Amino acid sequence: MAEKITPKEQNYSQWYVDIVLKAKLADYAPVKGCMVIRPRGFAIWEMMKSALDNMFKETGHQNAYFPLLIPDSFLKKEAEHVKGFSPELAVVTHGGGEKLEEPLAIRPTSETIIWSMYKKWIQSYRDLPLLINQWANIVRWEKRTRLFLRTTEFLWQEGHTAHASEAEAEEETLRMLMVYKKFAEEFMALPVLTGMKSESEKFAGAVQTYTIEAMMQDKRALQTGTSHNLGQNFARAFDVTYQTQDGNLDYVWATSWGVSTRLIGALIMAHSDNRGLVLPPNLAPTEVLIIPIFQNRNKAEVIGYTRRLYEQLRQEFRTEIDDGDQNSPGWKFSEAELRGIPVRIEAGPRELNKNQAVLVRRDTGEKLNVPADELKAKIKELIRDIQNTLFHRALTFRKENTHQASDYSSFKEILESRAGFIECGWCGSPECEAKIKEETKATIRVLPLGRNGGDDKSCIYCGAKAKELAVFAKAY
RNA sequence: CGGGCUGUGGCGCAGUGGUUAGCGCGCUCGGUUCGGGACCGAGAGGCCGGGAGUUCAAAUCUCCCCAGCCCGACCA
Repeated sequence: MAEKITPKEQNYSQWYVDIVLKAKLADYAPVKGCMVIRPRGFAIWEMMKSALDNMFKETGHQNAYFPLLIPDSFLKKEAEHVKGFSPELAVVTHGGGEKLEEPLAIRPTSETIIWSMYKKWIQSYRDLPLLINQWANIVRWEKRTRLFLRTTEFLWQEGHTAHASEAEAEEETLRMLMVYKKFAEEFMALPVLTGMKSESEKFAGAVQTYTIEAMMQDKRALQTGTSHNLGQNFARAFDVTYQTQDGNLDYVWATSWGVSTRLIGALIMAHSDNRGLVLPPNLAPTEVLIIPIFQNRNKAEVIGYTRRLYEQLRQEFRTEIDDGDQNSPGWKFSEAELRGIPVRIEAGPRELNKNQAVLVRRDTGEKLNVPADELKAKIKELIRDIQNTLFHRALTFRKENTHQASDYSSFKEILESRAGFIECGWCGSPECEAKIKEETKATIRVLPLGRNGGDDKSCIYCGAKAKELAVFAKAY
């Protein structure tokens, strides 16, 4: 009724915006390009944050916090870095009513301020590795913004590590890439491709950027996380050297890696439907919602019954009960679906009499009658199954929409008629990559891990022997 | 930065020169309801994005400005 969501078949962007606004995940802020993350959206972020934070700590990282304001000159110290970020900087020029001697940039990423500190903290190989993560907000003055996917200010996590060798840095870069992949697949139920970015797509200041790349329901690609091997670029820019075990002096090797509130956008676009949000149970702030169905004459008994279920279930699941009499059951069902709650329990006089409950799963809409004493076990099973189903549904979708192309005309034909991911050979030249982008809007999303060498393919554009196997797609 | 669209109660909209600006949803109060977004009754809430102009008269016409969204180029 009042909360109609535009069907995604009709207008995918509008569908996405409708879900974000109507499920009350976020709202537009007074400042252009900024959004308010509302409690329901923030709860998802907190779920993500705690899962990731555990994984970071398990891999030996510690949290710290660095300042929001960075001296403008710091950002200019690494040549590629400044080129990449200066167009989107927000800069503070006044403080306390006076013009500042040196403008202060609001961090677009923290490599520079962190490496200025690492210079003080690292002298010896004994100080390494230094493994630090921070949870922070970032400002990037983007021309075009979109709720969660690209906002002027966003929340993220950025890991910044320092190592004694190139090999160790590379190992760390890949370790964190795999942490991201595991998180995407096991928590978000989102299958991702892992691999390298091409030269033109990599992070400003990195030697190598690795990415996890996912397919959304409109078949476009979304970069969901990146892990960078920074080589010695920042150590040189900030003059961070250490004494090696054999007494020599060397620059420190670095990595950085991050994921942001964009993940929430990915989550929405990967699983949701025309009824609203669909959340994987592992990230659902509420896993189970109980909706009592009562009439005036049996209200007390039904509510009593469902409250007993609630007390039982809340010990094991993130459970909520909606027993207000302001809204009809139908309204509550729709609301539960809009919010993406994985398992809904309906219980009225019928269930009360039979000591049962109706379980409804959000992903398929399937309804099950379950005896009260089997409820916990059944929900546990359902939750596992929903998590699984969402993952496999997304995986199947990606597979069905991943195509092979061996010549440029079929490449273009696939993009126009079917869209999705295209696997093909690439000679490695930025010129071919740029031409393809110009002519088709498709970019290299990823050079998949373990597939380097391009097998025995030839470049999709110029026909020369392929150096790489590349996955092309239109991206967000 | 280019193109398009839109600014009118909290939200979505109608109103293309003429008393007192409407409708739906939401909100408040009372009552009846409640197995897929219930219903009845009574209310509250708006200097129509801002400025200037045209006119006897402007939400409505003209000009300027501002803001937002969508689509492109750039980006997590």
